[in-house]
Amino acid sequence: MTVDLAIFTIRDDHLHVLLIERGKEPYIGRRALPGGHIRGSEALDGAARRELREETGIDGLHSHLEQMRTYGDPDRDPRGRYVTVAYLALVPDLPVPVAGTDARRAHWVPVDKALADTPGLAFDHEVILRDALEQTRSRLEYTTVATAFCPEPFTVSDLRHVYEVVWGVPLDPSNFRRKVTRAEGFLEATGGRRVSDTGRPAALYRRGPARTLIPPLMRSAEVGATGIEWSPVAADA
Amino acid sequence: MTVDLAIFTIRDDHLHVLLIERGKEPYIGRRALPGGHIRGSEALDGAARRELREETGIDGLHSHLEQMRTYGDPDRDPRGRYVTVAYLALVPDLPVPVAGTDARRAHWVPVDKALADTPGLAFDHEVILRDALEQTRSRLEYTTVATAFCPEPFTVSDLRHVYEVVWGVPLDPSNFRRKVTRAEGFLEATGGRRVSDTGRPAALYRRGPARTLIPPLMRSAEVGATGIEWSPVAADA
DNA sequence: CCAAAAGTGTTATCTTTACACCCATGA
DNA sequence: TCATGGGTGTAAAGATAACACTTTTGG
Repeated sequence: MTVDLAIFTIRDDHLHVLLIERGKEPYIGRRALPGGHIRGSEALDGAARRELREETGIDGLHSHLEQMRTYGDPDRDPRGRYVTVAYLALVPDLPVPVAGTDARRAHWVPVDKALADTPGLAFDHEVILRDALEQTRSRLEYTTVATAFCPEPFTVSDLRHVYEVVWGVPLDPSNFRRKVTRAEGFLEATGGRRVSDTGRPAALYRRGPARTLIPPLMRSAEVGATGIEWSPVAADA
Repeated sequence: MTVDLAIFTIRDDHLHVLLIERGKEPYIGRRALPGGHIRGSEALDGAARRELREETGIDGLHSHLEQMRTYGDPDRDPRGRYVTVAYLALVPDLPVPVAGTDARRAHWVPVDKALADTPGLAFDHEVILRDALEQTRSRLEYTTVATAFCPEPFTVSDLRHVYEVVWGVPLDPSNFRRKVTRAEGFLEATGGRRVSDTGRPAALYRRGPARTLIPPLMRSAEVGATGIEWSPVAADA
């Protein structure tokens, strides 16, 4: 039994995922999601939190970590029967060295590139990554987790930028602002302002206590949206 | 590694869950969710489907089966380290003998009762059941799975009854009808009608191809709604 | 002053809600 | 005929989307 993590961040206007390069067989040299074995007396969440810390140096605070789905096809690992519990993590783009405690080389890779490059990811990690991506897009609609991408304090524009990058669509600044500032418990004004090279200084906020976003912020039926986050078990297979 | 199933159906205006009575230690005599070990070369979904068939005689067709969440606290089973992948199943209230192939006695128990009775359920099954209940309520908002509770063909009132029972709120018949009939791919008219003792005969429908429900059908901020389906990992624990 | 981003206001359009009202059947 | 649930219509209220407009900074 293992845990695997899809750790997302936003850098340079693109969603990135943290991938390691495998140093041994199987799939030597291929990219893979970071992960590892669950220790004897460790809870699943604990193992995921440990891996997150090892790979990024980020603790649970100021990041979002959530169990996503478990993958256990008998042939998903050529070494034998491995079941993995996949976790989704959203972290701010910190200037933290990504090397971690572990010798493996970890890289931030644009998600589009990770899914398009050949050879693909090791094991069934491409499937896991696709599921994690869709879950992230969906979470932004109904929850306040987008703030996990923003180092505090952040501006409404910072937050809008997160939505635009993850969903891949431009959003109207005025209407976005109204939505998020009116949603109870989403944002808390710090009173501070951030000046930038150009334009009026923006008010600064920190995360509010709300976890669910009411009303939800829907990505309007964009082209190519699968709309399927959950997967029912096929009747026949 | 095991799978456990929260199998829901609707009987007598109440949501019921299928529970077995444990015949051996630990938790002998206590009620538990049906489940069992995953066999050597079996996929997780396959094991869940097999358990569903063994317990209810229902195959994948005409029911909904979906992976929910994995539970793996080191102390969740006094016998040692057991990790269980919990599945959610929604089935119509069939007159099928529930005994199944297995000697264990299975009963349909009202969910409220299952959560309130003392002693409670074995293991961490109460937590699993609560999560499954919330997931079911949430699924009805955004997906078309409510139809899995209805034997085909069914009427709009049958479907509305599902929503009212699962959410525990009355819904306006006119507005409900408009919503579900206008949602693309939710219902397909069979052309038939069902006469009842009283009232005008109702048009009959079967499930349409859509899996997601656009626009969603929201339970309007009902009292006591947790609003939390997903659970982020606590930062400290 | 100008450019640029922050933030507010306004209006047309669509959606939701509540409820009046008609329809079709059995008794 | 009445009672009962099925089904349609409608108007008030609310939410959304598009965009004009004002504000505040740096250059």
